[in-house]
Amino acid sequence: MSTLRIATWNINSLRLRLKLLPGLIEQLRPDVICLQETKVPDELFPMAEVQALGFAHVLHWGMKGYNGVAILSRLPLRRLDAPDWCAKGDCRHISAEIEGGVSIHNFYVPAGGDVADRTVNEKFGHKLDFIAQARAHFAANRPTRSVLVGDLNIAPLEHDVWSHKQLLDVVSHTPVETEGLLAWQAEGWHDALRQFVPLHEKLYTWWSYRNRDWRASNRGRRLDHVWTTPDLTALSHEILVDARDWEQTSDHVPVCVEVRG
DNA sequence: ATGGTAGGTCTCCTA
Repeated sequence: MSTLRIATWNINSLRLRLKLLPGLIEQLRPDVICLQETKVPDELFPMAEVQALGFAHVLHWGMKGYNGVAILSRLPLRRLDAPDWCAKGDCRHISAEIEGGVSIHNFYVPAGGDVADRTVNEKFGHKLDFIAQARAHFAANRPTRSVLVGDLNIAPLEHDVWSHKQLLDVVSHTPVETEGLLAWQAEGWHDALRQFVPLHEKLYTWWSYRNRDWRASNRGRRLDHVWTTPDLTALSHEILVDARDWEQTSDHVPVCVEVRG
């Protein structure tokens, strides 16, 4: 029985924010870091720089301009097969088994565009199809000894957003999305962060760039998640809110959970 | 009610 500290961060360009990773590592002391929106093609991945931070074992799947996911680990990794969600070849999911037998799924779910209506916004349809396929996948492949993390781009619970009422028709908090996400979660997963933070307490991991003073307005949403299977025990959690004030930072903040594997 | 910012990149797309 050992413990594993797993961090997740939508870094919104790995190359631009490489210099912020030492701060994350110092504060969260992760064994594994899952990144989303790396925005770097595989052939340009900054492998030497990442390994110099103490993470010798790295898996990445990136493309030009958009998306991109990576897993950085102090422990050896074995890459696991992942479906081609919606047959788009998008770099939105990467999966690995960590030495010791815990599996990691790192997801970047489509944001879904601005209009919450799939008949006029195909990006919203893509998002709904993606979460439906993810649900079906885990229903058919029930996870064990696994942790699912990432930017799921949905804030499922009332206090995962600054105003439940005002966001009910805003993409990320519409009923069709939140119900879809909770149905996916119900296929074998527990919401690790909400095991630590009561349902009536506000909990955010993202604040828009479009606020002059994100902390004063505090119009946040919980878009980033850590789920665990019931055969693992989540021991603690940390939301690195201060990272939102780092120089030239992401609009998401890092989240870390320690599990007993 | 509106617009606000950021990153990557053949100038607008995505978030």
